[in-house]
Amino acid sequence: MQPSPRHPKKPVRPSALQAESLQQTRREHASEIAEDYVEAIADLALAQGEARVVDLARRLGVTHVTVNRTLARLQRDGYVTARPYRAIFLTAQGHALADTCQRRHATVVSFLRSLGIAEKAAEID
Amino acid sequence: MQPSPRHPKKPVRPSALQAESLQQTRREHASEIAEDYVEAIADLALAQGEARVVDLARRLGVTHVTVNRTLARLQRDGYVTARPYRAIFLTAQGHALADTCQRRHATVVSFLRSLGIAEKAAEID
DNA sequence: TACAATATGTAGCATGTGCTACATTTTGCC
DNA sequence: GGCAAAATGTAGCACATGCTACATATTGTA
Repeated sequence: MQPSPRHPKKPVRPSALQAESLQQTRREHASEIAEDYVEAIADLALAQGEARVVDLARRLGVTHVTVNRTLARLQRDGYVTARPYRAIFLTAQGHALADTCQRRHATVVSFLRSLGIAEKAAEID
Repeated sequence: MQPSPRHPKKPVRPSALQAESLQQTRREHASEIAEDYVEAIADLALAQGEARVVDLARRLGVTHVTVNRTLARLQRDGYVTARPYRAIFLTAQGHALADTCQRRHATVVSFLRSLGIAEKAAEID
């Protein structure tokens, strides 16, 4: 026997529930960055009529290369339309995702603000 | 000129603040999985004296292969000690991280519960 | 002891995200 | 028109996370 004896008869089953929620968390994280992009594109389109790669890079804090590749994925998945050297636009699907994000965002922000948390912190959260 | 004229004179600078918080969010995500592992190891050690690969895999909802490789990283980064075919233990650094996580966990959970949110939902959050 | 079940390890692949360096296109201005 | 700067694109690397398939070690029990 090694330093700590094992207890094979005690099934470690209660972890199953936790595993599920962790898996879900991971799934959500996977689409989180995509949501950031879509939301940023929507904001930029509203603010200046169109979204460009540099704007997104600045706003998201990554290089234009990363923006480029992620945009390729978003385009592949049907969230945006993009042509080389041209602005980026959301598809209907992209707009839908952006709306969902903004609504959730607004909900969280107003919830936190209602608790008296400083607006700046709320925005960040 | 293309469909939407550009506004090069309007600097899109206000995005800088947002970029920072997004970058921070990404940094936190990077260590989040490591924290999940450390926390799970601490829990398992408490519950059954030691943490094994299968336990972690079940609990985290991944295969034992993924556990294995992540453990290698945690070991590389000084959070755990592990020998082939033996149990996994936290280093002092690992314990410190686990404590931090659990404290934060507890804080969030009690905060949410104080707002009347169902305990189950709180636990998941 | 020997064997079967379980646990652990390794090889190799896919995807997502980030980067630097360099090439190409577009744009603003003379 | 032409040129320099800015924007965009591409190539190639690193790393983290996940997987399946297969190899090896350990353990409980006959």
